[in-house]
Amino acid sequence: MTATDDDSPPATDFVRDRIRADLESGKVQQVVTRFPPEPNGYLHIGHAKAITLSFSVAQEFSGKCHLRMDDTNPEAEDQEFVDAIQEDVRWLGFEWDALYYAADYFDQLYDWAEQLVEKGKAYVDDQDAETIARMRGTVTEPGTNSPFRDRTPGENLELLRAMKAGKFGDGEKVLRAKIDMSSPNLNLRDPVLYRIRHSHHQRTGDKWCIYPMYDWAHGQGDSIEGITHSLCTLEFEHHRPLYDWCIEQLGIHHPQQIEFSRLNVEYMLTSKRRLLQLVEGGHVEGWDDPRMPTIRGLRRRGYPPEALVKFCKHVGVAKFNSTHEVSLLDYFVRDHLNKIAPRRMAVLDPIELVIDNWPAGQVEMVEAINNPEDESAGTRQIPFSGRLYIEREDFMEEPVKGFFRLAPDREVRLRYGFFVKCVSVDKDDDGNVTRVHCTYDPASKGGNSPEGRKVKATLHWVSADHAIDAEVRLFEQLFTDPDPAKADGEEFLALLNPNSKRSVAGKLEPSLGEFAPGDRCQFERLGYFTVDPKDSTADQPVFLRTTTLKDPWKKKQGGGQKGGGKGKGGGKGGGKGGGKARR
RNA sequence: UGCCCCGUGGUGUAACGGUAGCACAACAGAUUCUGGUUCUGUUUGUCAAGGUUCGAAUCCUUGCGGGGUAACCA
Repeated sequence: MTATDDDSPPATDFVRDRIRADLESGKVQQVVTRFPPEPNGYLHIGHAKAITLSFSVAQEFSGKCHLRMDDTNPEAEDQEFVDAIQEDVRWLGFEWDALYYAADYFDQLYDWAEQLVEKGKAYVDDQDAETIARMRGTVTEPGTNSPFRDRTPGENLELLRAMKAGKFGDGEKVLRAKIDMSSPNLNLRDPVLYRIRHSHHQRTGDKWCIYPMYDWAHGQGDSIEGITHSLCTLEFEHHRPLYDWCIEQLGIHHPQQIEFSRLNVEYMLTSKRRLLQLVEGGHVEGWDDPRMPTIRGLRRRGYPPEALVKFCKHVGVAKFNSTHEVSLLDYFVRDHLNKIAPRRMAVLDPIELVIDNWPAGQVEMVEAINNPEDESAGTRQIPFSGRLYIEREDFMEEPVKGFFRLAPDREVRLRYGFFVKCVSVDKDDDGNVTRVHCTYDPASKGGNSPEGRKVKATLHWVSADHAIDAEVRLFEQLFTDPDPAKADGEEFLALLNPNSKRSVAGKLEPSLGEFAPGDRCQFERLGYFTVDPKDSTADQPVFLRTTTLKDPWKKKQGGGQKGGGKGKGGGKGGGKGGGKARR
């Protein structure tokens, strides 16, 4: 159950088709799904897709969805992550019908293991890990049987109990399923079911010194919970025969495992290991760095959960291994923010604009619309004076073709303020423009055009004496290559974008001082921003750019949207031809 | 190299033997006090070759291409 708005297209895919068929045939009465993360790391955008799928499928078919911590490996897992996972799932807007832990099934799982041994379908192996791996054979050569494979059920039972009782050291023995050492599916070559680990489990304490492997725990966990459709990613496809085998041996409720392709997004990494390397290597500032594809990173960056969920629904479910363009994610983020984000004005690269004919010392309040997409957002008052800041790139002493902002002798509108006309410029010794002088037309107050006079551009601005100062952080993609995952080992670090983060001293309109951490808004013409919940202080707000606005002008100029980190890198034109994302 | 899965415009995703559609992107235009939004229009596709069929993206065969897989991880 959840409360995410749902105006996405009626989803049809092979997973839902299958579920619908199972419902119609009567094989299943009520759909039960689950999201089973291992609490050994933070969730990322790839998990968001899996979460959205399992939870929304349950919603659509009036079923249930469980959250289950897959905590069968005490050495990797931590309470910190079980808390973080719940927080992230809830932030996305989903609420589980039940929270379970694989560790709570350890007793049952063990009983079933004894059952398997008694049936002669499992045995205790004394070989070490290396030997077992070697004896497993290769993809082209069959494995060979362990010399311990033919122990009697009685002997195995005794050994298993001794394992459980702590009579052996770590790695001395394992329990293995007795299936087929020559199976073309390596997972069926007598997979390990239990290993000895004398370590403390965050949930069961020191009760156990043997822990079940994924293959012995997952399917049975699904079965215990009455899961009907167990949705997982493609790499578990080869495990399905084993999943089915375990359940059939036990004769218990048989959930249907269905695999789908995981989410890939250009420029993003979704490998826990590599994300960890970024954090530990200090390449980012932590798991919640706004450039990270983690849920926490995206949240801090200001991405609305609604946009993420819509994106996840829109990308669809298939078995084809695909990579999505970031522009699709951006689209949903902008689409949502456009409707809800209040508009404000801020100048990020200020140049002074002086109005020569402005009455000395006068300040006029002008009225600005808070959100043209939402009338109920109302209006606000902004101080206007004779000394302002405008964006440096909004002035060109020698305008190029197509540039229709401010230039000598040219008139533009200052949004909600007045029409101003550039009459002269001040320059420093190097010839750089340091100040723009204008005259204004008092009849244009509010930005309304006197007697229908047209101007080609409207600029944002702030009053120099009233502006508040704030640090504003602008981001580009973390990597310079759309497919950083293709690099081997640590090579992906060489693909890190040195310009992925930039900090500027912004001049903001006064009302922005009232924004609280986590608040979002649009800086007109610049993009969507949020107040950093982490680095902002009461008197020193830090604004983070969530994403830019579409900017056809900038694109025409440079071939890419600088600050937003859209572009394909060079933007030279050759950028597109060569590589297909699909390889 | 065995086995498994998958190939539909630039990127994704529908079409379930009967007109290849949708979204994003791109391009062009209209509107606009954000070069935003909105609106209109345009370009681009069934991996290849055979076969079955009145008819194939869909079924079959082969080839080619991509992904996964040989942890006491999940």
